[in-house]
Parts: sequence; C-alpha cells; structure tokens
Amino acid sequence: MGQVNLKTLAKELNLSISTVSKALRDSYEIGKDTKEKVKALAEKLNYEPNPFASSLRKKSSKTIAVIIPEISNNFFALAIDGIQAIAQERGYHVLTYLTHEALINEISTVNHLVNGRVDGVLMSICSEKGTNTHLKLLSESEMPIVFFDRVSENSSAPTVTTDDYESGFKGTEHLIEAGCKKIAFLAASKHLSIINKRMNGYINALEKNNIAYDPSLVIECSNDGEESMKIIKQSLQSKNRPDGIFASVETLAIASYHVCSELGIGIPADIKILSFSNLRTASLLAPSLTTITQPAFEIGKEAASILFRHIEKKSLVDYPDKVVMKSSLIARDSTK
Amino acid sequence: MGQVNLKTLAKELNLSISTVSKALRDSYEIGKDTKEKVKALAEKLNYEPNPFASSLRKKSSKTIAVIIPEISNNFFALAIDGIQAIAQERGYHVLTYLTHEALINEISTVNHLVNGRVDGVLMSICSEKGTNTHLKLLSESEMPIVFFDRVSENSSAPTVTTDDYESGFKGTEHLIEAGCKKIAFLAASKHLSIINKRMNGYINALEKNNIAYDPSLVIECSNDGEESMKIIKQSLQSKNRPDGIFASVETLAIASYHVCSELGIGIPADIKILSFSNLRTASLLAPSLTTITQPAFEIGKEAASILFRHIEKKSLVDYPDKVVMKSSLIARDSTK
DNA sequence: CTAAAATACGAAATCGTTTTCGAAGGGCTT
DNA sequence: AAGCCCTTCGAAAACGATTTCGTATTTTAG
Repeated sequence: MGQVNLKTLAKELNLSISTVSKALRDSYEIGKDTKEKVKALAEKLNYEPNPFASSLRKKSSKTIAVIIPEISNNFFALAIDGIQAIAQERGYHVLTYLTHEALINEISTVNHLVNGRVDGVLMSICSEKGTNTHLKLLSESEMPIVFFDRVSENSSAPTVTTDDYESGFKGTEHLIEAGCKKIAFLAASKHLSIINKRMNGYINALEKNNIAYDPSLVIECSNDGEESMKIIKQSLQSKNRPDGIFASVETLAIASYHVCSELGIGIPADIKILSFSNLRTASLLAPSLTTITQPAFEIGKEAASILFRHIEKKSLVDYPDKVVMKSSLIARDSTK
Repeated sequence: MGQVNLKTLAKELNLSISTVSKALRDSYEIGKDTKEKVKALAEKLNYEPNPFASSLRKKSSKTIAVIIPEISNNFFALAIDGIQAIAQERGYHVLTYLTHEALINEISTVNHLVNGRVDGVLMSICSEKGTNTHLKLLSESEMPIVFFDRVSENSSAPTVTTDDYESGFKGTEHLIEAGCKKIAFLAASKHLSIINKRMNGYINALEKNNIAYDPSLVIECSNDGEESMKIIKQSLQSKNRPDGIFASVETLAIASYHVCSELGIGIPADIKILSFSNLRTASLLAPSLTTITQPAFEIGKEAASILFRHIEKKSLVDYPDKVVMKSSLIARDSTK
C-alpha cells in the first residue's frame, strides 16, 4: 500500500535511489551530511527495506528453516527455543515445518526449500523409513544443513546429538542395579539411529551384567499413543512380563504409566520405569519418573551456532562438525 | 548456484521466458503441446520458482507470522500445531517469533513485519504492560492480524479466545463445592485481559456463594519460576493460608505443587489445587491435577482459518470475528 | 597553474518472476 | 479478396533493493 520505499525517500530528499540505499548502508561513497539526512528521514517514516527485493538481489534471505517431527513435545519445543535464541541474536528469521513423522511431508518440505527460500536448514528427521534422496538433493544443492538429535545416518552434514549409547548403557545399568532382571526396551522406531544407539547401549549393558539379551523384550511401538498403549498392555499382560521398562522416548513412558495404572501394576514395586524425557513434571508424577534428560535448549543453540558458521562461511577448521552433548540421568522414585 | 530458473528452461526449449512462466501457471494463452513440454522439463530439472522474485512481483509472500510469548508451554505448542495444520494445507509458510514475555521483543518483531515479509500475523501478546503503538501501527498498515488467547484489549482485530470468565467462575465454584473457604487466585499478570476475565469469574463466583472477596488472596506471580515459587511459598506460610488454589496458568500450578511438597502441605487434604492447563501428564501427577483445559489445537486452527479468510479477502460477512471456544473442567484428585 | 587524485553522487544493470500488451499467422465470414 | 477473430507466443515493463561504473566537482600534489 502506501509502503515507504527507497523511491519515496529519494524523492523526498531530492536524491537518487542509489544514494539513499548507500547512505542507509553506511557506504564510504556518501558524505556525512547526506547520510544523516537520509537516516533521519528513514527513521521518521519507519522505513524497512523490502525483504524480497533484498533477498532477490543479495541471494540470501536471513532466514533458516527448522524441520521437526512434532512440536508438542517438550524436547523439540526447548530445542526451538534454543534455535530462536541464536537466530534472533543474529537477526535471522525462523521458518518452522512439522512432518508429523511422515516421510511424505518431510520430502515435500525439503523440496520446497531448495529454491533459496532459506539460507540453511536445521533438521531432526522423521521416524518413517524410506528413501533419503531428498536429503542428498539438499546436501548437493550446497544448502547448509545441520542435523540435531535425530540425525541422518548416511550424510556428511554436521550433527548435534547426545551420548545416546552411553545413556542407554547407563540407564540400563541403573535399572539392573535397582533389581530388574527382565528389562523391556520400548523403541519408538527401529529406523532412527539414536534409538538404535540407545538400544545398543541397553544390549551391551545387559551383556556386561550377564543378563541374556531377549529380543522379544525389545518392543517397537507406534507414533500413535493409543496404538502404543495396546502394544505395551500386551507385553505387560504376557507371562513373560518385564520387571523393568526403559522407554526410549517420553511418550512411551507416559503410555506405560497409564497402562500400569489401568492394569493395577505398581511402580516401582512391580515394575520399574526409566525414560528419556524432558518433561518438566517428571518429579511430580506418581511416582516421580527417573529420566535421562537431554540438554534440549543447548542442543538447539549449538546446532544453530554451527549452522550459522556454515552459512557465514567462517573458517570451520577449529570447530568440530559432530558435536555430542551429555544427557543426565536423574534418579527418582520410579526406579527405587 | 547452478539454480534452474525460467531463463534456463526457456533457453533449453527455445521459448521465451514469458511463455515458460505462463505455461507453468497453466495460462490459456499457451498451447497444449508447449505446456506439456515446459512442465516435463520443469519436472525433470526439479524447477522451483524463486520465492523472492514471486513475492516481490506479486506482493504476497505465502507466509504468515506467529508471535507468541514462549513455545515451551504445551498450550502454545498445541496452538502452533493447529496453525501449522491449516497453513500447510494452504501452502503457507510459518515464521515463528518468541517474545519471552518482553514488550521490547514484541515491538521489534512487529516493526520488522510491516514491510510485507508476511501476509498476516497471528499473535498472543506478552504479559508486560506498556504502550500499544506497535499494535496500532500494524493494524493501520492494513496487515491482517488475528489475536488468539491473549488478545489486545483496544484493538478491533479478530480474536479467538476461550470462555475465560465462565471458566474462572466454574473453577471457583468447583473449589467451593470441594469445601474450600479461602481460595487464592494465582495471577500470571494483571495486565492480560484473559487473566482479568478469569479473575472476574473467580470474584463473582465467590460473591454468589457468599464468600467475601479478599484481595490479599489474589497473588500476582512472576514470569520467573523461582520467583513465583517464593511468592507462593510466602502465601502458604502466612497465617492467612488459603485452603484452595486457583492457578491461572499451568506453570503456577506446577510451582504450587513443588512448594506444597517442600512445605509438607498435603494436596488435596490441606489444600486443593485447580489450574488452567494443557499438561498431558495432568492425570499422572501426584495427586492428579484438576484442570481447566483449553482446546489449544482448535484455537490455533480457528485463528489461522480466520486469518486466511482475511488474507484472501473472502466475504467475511457470514463469519464472526470474535470467536469464543469452550474450555473443559476435568475434575481429578487435587480437588477431591 | 596544471595534472592527478579524492570525494560525492547518479544512471543503469541486475536479481527472477509476473503480467500487460502487441504481433504474427491461420481460419473464418461476407 | 478483404476484414475479422482466435490462437499462440514474445518483448518489455514492472516489483524494490543492491552494486558497478561513470561523472562532476573539489582537493591535493608537483
């Protein structure tokens, strides 16, 4: 509409468009007095450069994309918070896309981003298995990309993860120390490397403690909460009922709590539960939940920082491209 | 880089740029054969139109902004989920901005958006009191804007809220019925209309039930969790200790739980607690928390739908601009 | 005092797409 | 055969900011 642009300013000041543009960007070509006049008027008229014209010309959008499976999950919410903190600091805008764990959404989102809409991508891949051609395409298009938490296996892109293997190991030993003999591992998806790493930690911890690894205790659940509850219920009603549960993601711990409550199974008396989780209410649950908590906010910040280094083509020599952060095990009543 | 654009396609096909452009947009001016050839090549080369060139030319960005106080809060996370659902359906992109309850962030964000970067804005205002000039500026710039949940009082823009007064009333009566005589109202901020509406419901419910309204029981808390806990602690240690708590937002309920646990105050034996909340774990808390739950996902969807109607200038006659949705009170053990 | 250089500004191309307008050619009518 | 319309396409002007390059004026050097 009556948007104020360079032409407006130029006309008002009897200057050329180029002079105004340069004055605003503090070019050495422009005299001090002129600069001041231009800036004063720009301020007064609340001039904001048209972002599309700038982006088109400069071939950079000052915008990044965040692609995540879901947002109603405290881990991702905190990660976004961290990403935003860094982005805002640098004057970048953040586009958010949700895949809802569906590959088709991930693919279409990625394909829409290769046209330069964003300067870089932060991503946590979805759990659905399938082709990775869209990710390769993105990498080949020279688009800076950083994976966090749920990383793509066969990609050379930078990653920010947590010590999933170690956490899986430690968590399992914690359950063993609490007296568990038959520990079920609730897997969110067998296609995610982080889940597999956690599971490998689980398996190795069992072996180290001379407990036979029983594959039937590794239970692959669903994205759907109802569905997962059914699966967990089945396991808890079987004669091979576990006396410990290691939930690889938060939702499965919540589902387990519900199932136990429904079946009248006591936590931690009859079964002990431990979970990867960023729940703020973990300590308030009945019973309070032992968690392995990832530094979600810091993961977001770190991933964003790495991305910006790539975007701004800083010398990347000194910086590692594969950052591994530490999760912390917080023992509570559910494994007492 | 080696980005494929209209020129590339045109050269390859020995056609003009305009023909290619029109062919891709299925213009009647272009012959069937030509269209097919163009589309085939575009598909093959994975052509995606440059969004900035399009936006610049068409003066529309197919992008909306969501401005919220925080994201690590299940209400807002769910609302964004709903917003994304509608936006994705329509091929819109979503920029997210967090104000962290600080007016200065809200102002700078809004000011950066008047330049056409987005076609519309969805907003939940921050709790800090101050001038509203930035909101007026936005409205006057003819930018479509819809407020949800935390609405701006003196704005004629469309809003999507919940029945806050009624919920405040009902929640208070629920506590009274549970036997409470001295109900504290924990206010997140006295500058937000939704909080005031909830509080008015609280006050009127007290009056209707012949309980004197005691202003000292209306406790204004902080954005900072630690700070809020201190304030709540003070109240619970006073001789005027309440026997019921109505938390106007989720975080204050959590803080209350922590304080009660610390002070050894039994819920619901010594004090009953009820809270506005979208916590998924409300039923798993010790004790399970009675909540007034807002339809966050639907609020997001509704707000986005209204925004798109405004953006696309559909006839708005039939549609209400002030939508009020219903929250539901879910009684659990904390008020038993 | 002249030549060179520094200073301050403007004209115009450019980014890639959309859209208006004009034009060429074929088929139709009368 | 002349006039008209219809189909199909291309040239060119936008959109607004950036940037290269040229130019006019002033300053400095020699």
